[in-house]
Amino acid sequence: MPKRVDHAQRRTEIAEALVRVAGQRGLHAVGMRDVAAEAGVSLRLVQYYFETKEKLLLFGLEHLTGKFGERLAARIRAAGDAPGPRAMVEALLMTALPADEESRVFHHLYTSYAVLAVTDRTLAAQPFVKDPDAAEDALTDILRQAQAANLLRPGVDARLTAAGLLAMSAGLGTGILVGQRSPESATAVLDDHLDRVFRPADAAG
Amino acid sequence: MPKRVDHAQRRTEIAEALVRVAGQRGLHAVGMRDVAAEAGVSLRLVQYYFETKEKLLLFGLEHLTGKFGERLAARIRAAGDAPGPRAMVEALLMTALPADEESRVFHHLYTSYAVLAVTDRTLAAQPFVKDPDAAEDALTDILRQAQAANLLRPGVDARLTAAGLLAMSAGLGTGILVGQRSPESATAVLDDHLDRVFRPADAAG
DNA sequence: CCTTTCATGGTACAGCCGTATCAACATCGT
DNA sequence: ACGATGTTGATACGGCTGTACCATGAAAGG
Repeated sequence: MPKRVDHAQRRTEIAEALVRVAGQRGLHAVGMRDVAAEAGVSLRLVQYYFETKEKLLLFGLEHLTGKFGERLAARIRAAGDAPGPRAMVEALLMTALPADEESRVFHHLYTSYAVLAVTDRTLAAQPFVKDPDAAEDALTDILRQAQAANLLRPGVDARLTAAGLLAMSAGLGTGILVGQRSPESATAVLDDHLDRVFRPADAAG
Repeated sequence: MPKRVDHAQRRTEIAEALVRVAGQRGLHAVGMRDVAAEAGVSLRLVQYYFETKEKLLLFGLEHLTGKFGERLAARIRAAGDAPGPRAMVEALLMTALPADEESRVFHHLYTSYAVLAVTDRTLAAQPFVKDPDAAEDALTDILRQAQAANLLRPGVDARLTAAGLLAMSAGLGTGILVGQRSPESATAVLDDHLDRVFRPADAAG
């Protein structure tokens, strides 16, 4: 057998080039040639590893969500040391906000993909439903635990609240993305909302 | 002077053709020829009324937001007869959800434009900031009035709550758009949230 | 060594895009 | 009626797109 190359890594490199150039010029403006140039390879090579553009875009989305999932998990793990569940919820929601550049690119491209998924059934089959549902389940669990520890205000529905928090976080993220609001103000909005979900600190226990 | 035609109306007709075809195939897939065919006119005519595609897209966005604003105002006016401010808030937020086809198209295209605005500075100067800010102001006013009438729970910050509600509504709208959740579940989430903003009905007054 | 197979590069091709050009038609002031 | 002018139509052009084709280099097995 001839020169063996790690296909998975090559594909990852190309996918990251796609994410980079798409983050700068927008997903709609990205062509195969742009990706090849950004990755420092020939157009033919991009075709070799991803036979078609559609497959490249699909893999790019997987790569994007994968990296975001890792990032999220790391943040939650880091917040696991913190005392209360509120810190964990805050860590989860803040990570979802496009505060730094990497997160901005994620939001930008994920929204781009979501828009395409409205009219493209191949994309519609992608994790636009599964991943958020998983996040909602996880957040619901955290809230239920907090509820069991009597940390929440009375009458709070864990699942509805989880869904609302994630939706709010997504909406705030879009607001940040288009320059409507700052990450700080988005954080303030989320915190204010959490104040009405969690009991006041001095009234806990 | 020759055959007099209402330019504004012609432009509106063409813009509606744009919205129609973009709603079906996605904004990225819309070309001048598609718009012309959908409007039942020649390509040259589209060029005549909108010299360039960029201007057509810009006018299409204005038309879209304009019609949505009218729709929103009509709903609020209709809810003005209802007793409390909560009904008004609900009407406002429910209208913002993509429940029917027209609203779905609005959300789909507005999000498409927002994504483009991230990388296009001409679009970035469009009402992606002004209109939502106006909505936030209006909702803040309503909440303040409700607060003055002692209809809200204690400790509610009107502005932060308004921003949160709009962000949540936007996020839920995206969820509906991509098929993640139904309009009914989105309504349930919003209602649950409003339950924690407004006082319980039997405790009011 | 030499062949087979993987890996890479250069280039050509059809198709679509937005835009520009050229031509015809209809209408209103004179 | 006539010509100026607003309005419409058909077509051509350059550029870019994704994809396909052909050729070459490089490494492992016989």
